[in-house]
Amino acid sequence: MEIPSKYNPNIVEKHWYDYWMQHDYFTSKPDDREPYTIVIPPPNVTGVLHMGHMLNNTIQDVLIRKARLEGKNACWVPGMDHASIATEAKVVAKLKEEGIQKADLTREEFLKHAWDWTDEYGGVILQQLKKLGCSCDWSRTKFTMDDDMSASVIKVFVDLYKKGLIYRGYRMVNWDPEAKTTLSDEEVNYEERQGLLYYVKYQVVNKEGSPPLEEKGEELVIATTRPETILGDTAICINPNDERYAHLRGKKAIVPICGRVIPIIEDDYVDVEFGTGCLKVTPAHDENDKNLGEKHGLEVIDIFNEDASLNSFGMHYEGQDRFAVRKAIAKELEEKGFLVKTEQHTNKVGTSERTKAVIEPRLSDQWFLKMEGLAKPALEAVMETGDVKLFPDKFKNTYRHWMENIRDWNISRQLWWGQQIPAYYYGDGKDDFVVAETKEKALELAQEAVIASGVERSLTLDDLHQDGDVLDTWFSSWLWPISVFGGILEPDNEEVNYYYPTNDLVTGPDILFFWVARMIVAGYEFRNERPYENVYLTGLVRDKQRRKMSKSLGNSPDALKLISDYGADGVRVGLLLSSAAGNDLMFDEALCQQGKNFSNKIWNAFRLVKGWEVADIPQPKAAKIGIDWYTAKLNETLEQIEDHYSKYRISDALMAIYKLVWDDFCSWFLEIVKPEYQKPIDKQTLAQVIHLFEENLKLLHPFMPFLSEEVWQHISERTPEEALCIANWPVKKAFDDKLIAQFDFAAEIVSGIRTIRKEKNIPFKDQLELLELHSENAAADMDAVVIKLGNLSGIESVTEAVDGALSFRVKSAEYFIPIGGAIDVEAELKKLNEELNYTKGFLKSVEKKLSNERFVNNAPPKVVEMERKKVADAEAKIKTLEKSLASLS
RNA sequence: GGGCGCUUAGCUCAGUUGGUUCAGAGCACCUCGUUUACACCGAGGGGGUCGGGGGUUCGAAUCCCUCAGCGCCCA
Repeated sequence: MEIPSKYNPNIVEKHWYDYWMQHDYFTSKPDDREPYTIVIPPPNVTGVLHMGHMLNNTIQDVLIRKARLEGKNACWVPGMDHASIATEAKVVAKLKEEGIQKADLTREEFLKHAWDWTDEYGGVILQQLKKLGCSCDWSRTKFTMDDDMSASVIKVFVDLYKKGLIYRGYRMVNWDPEAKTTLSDEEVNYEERQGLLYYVKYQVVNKEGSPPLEEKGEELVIATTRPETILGDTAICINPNDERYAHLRGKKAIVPICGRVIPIIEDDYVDVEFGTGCLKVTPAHDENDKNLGEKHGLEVIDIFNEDASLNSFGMHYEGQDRFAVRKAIAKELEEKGFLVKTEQHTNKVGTSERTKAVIEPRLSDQWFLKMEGLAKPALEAVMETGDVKLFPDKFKNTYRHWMENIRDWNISRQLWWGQQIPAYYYGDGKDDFVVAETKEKALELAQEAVIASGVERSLTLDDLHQDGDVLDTWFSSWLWPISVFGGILEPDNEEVNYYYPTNDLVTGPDILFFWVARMIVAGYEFRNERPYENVYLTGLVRDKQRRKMSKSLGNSPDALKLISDYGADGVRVGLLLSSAAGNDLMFDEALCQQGKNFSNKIWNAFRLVKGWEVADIPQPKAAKIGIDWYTAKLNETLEQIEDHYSKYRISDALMAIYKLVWDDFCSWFLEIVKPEYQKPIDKQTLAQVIHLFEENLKLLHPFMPFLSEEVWQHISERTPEEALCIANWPVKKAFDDKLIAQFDFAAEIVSGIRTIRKEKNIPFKDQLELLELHSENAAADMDAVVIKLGNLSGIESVTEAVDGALSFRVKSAEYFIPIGGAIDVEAELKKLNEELNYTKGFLKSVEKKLSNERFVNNAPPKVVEMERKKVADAEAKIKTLEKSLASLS
C-alpha cells in the first residue's frame, strides 16, 4: 500500500463527510439515552460564513462530537434567522438595482420577492458549515419564518397580550430614517462626532400680547447642536435657581425664522453650566424635551418626515434633508442676525447598527413588551440559583446590570419581512383593535367589542385591517430553543420534553442581551424552565492588529479558502489554539499552519506504525516500560482534558492533547518502541501501540474529525457501526504517577546525554557508555529506556566520581560518560563551579528562610517540611559536585 | 459621565483558596542536524524586576491603596 508522506485534507474531508451523512450519524431521535442538545445560534439567512461563525460553530461541533463519543444522544439543531431588517434592506437594494421601488409594490408582492431571494441565497452558510465538519442534525434544519415557527411567535404575542404584558404606546423611539423603521435601544450604537454648538438669539416679549416683531426688545441666547429643530421649538426653559435669568420669568420668546411665540418655563432639569443655561425645548425630537413637554403641557410639533427630511413645519425648507437644513438654517440665522457664534463641540450621536444612519428620536405609536416582571426569574437564574451558568463568569456583572435596569422592549418594526403583528383594527380610533391568532377569531372579538361599546354595527372580515408592522426579529429568536422542538404550539410533545432544556449555548458576547438574556426570559415564562444550563461566550475574532474583522476593512479572510489551504481540521485547530474563553482572538493564518502541521505530524506517526513488519518475537523490556508509561500518561492527560472541558476551557483541552500526541506519543513513546532499522516489531507491542494510537484518535476526534476518522479507518477495516464518529470515548482509569515521575527522571538523563553529544559533537550513531553515581535509587526500571534513547552500550553503577569522563547531574545523582581522548578539564571545571555556585546560593536562600523563626512558627508544617527537603537535596548535590571537582583538579 | 474588566517572555495567553525550583505554555527566535514516519521534522538553547509606586504578611504575580495605560458595556 502506498501512503503519501504529506496528508492531503481536501480529498479526505469530503469523503468522510459524505460517509457520515450517508450513515445518519448526526440524526437524533428521542430514546432512552441521556440527551445532549445544542441549538445553533441561527445565522442570518443573508449571511455568508465569517470567522466568528467558524469559531463558535467549531466549538459547538467539538462539544457535540465529544458528547456523541460519550454515548449521549447528541442533537445539534441547525437553522437560520430571517433577520428582518438586514434581509429587507438587502432585498430593497436588489430591487432598486432592477429599477423597482419598494413603495411601488404591495406588501404581498414585496414578500414574494423576499421569499424568492431567501430561497435562492438563503442557506449558503449552512452548506459552508458542512465544509467545516459541523455535525448538525440537518434533518431538523429550521428557519425562523417556517410556518410553525411563525405560528409560535404569534401565539406567544397573543398570550402575552392577554396577560396584559404587551401594550401600545406613543413613545419616543429610535428612528432609523434610512430603513424607515424603529430600532430597539440595543440596535443603536453611539459614536463621538465633532460638531458645532450654535448660539442663537431669541427675542423676548411680554406675557401679554407681543410687541410688533420688528420692535427691538430684550433677547436671550440659547446653545444648541441642532439648529434645524428650532422650527419645532415649543418653549424655552430656564433653571428656577438661575439668578441670571430671573427677569425672564413669566415672559415669552419668539422663535427665529418661524416667529412662533413660545412660553419661557422653569425647571431644574436645566444644567446651568451647559451652554448659556437657557434651553430650547423641542418635545417631538428629544427624549428629555418630551418629558419636559409632558410635565409643562407643551405643544408637540414634529417637523420631520419619515426619511428625516422636513415636513410642512419646516416652511421653506420643506422636503430638504435634516443635515442640509442644519447648514442652511445656520446661514439664514446668521444673515438675519440671530446667530451669535458657533463653537466646536464633541457629542455622542446614535447611529443605526444596520444602516449606520444617524438615529432620529421620534414619537410614534409602537408596541411594547413589559419586561420588569419577566426579567426577574431570568435574573435569579444567573445571579442566585446558578441554574444558568455563564462562561466566563465575568459576564455575570454585565448581565445583572442590564437585567436590573431593563426597559420595556419595543417589539414593533415598520417593515414587511417578518411576523406581522396580529392586531386588527375595526374602527378609526387608536384603540379600536383586537389581538387574535387569526383574522376570523379577531372578527369575533371585534364584534364583541363593538357591541360592548353600545354601537349597533355588524362587522365583516373586510372591516378589519391588520396592523402593518412586523415583530422585531429577536421576538422570534428568543423562542428558538423551545420552538425548534415545537414546544410553543404543543407544549407537551415528546421532542420538547426530551430535548428541552438544552445543555450548552455557544455564542458571542455581543448578543448577550439581544438574544441570550431574552431566551432565558422566554424559557422561564413559557416553560418555567431554563433554556440551557451553560452559556459559553466566545471572544470576538480580530485581526493581528486587534481590529475587528469587517467587510469594509477587508481584513476578514475567506473562510472557504482557509479550509482549502489548511484543511478544515487545520483551521479548527488554528482557531481554537488561541481562543481562551471570553478573550478576543487575534486571528493569524500562522495558527492554521500550525494546525495543518499537526495534522501532518499525526499522519506521519500513522505511516511509521503502519510500515512496521511484525514477527513473533519477545517484547523488548524498553517497549514494555514505554507502554506502561504512555498508558499512565494518557490517563493523566485524559483527566486534565475532562477538567478543561468541564470549565469550557476548550483551547486548553486541545493544547493538552496536542502536547500528549506530539511530545509524549511521537517524540518519546514511538521512539522507545520503534524497532531497529529493518527489523520487525513484536506482535504484542504492535497491538498495544495501535490500541494507544486509537485512544489518541478518540481524544482528537472532536477537534480534528476528518483526519482522525481517516487514520482510524486506515488502521483497520471498519464496518459502519465501527466508525470513529460514533466510537466510545476512553474510560478514565487510575494511573501510576510514580511511574510518570520515574519516566520524567529518565527523560532528564536522556536529555543530559543528548546535550553532551551535542556539545562534543558526538554523532548519535556512536554508542556510549554511561556510569551512574547516585545516593538514592533513581528508577533503575527505566534503564532499558535510557539505553535505547541514549544509544548506550549499558549503564553501570559506580561508587566514586570517574576520572577523565564528561559528567552531568540530575537531581542528586551524577552521571559520567567516558570518552576516548582527553577531556577539556578547564571546561568541565567551569561547568561544575557554575552549578556549585548556583546550588550554594539556592541553599543559602532556603536556609535563611528556615532560620526565620516567624516562618517556622507560622507557615503550615507541610511548607516547612518542603523547605527542609530542599536543604537536604541541595546539600547532597553540593557534596557530589565537590567530589567531582576534587577528582578533576 | 456611570459600570465592568485588563496590564506576566518578541507575540498570544495560563497561573484555581497567598506557600513544592512558581515565574509557566504554545508560537516566534538562536545553534546544530538531511539517523531508516515527518524539514509541515529532530535535538539543544536564550529570553520576563509579573505596568509604576506604596501597604498587609513569616511569605505577594496572587490581597488592599494609589498612579499610568488599554479595552468593553451603558447613558
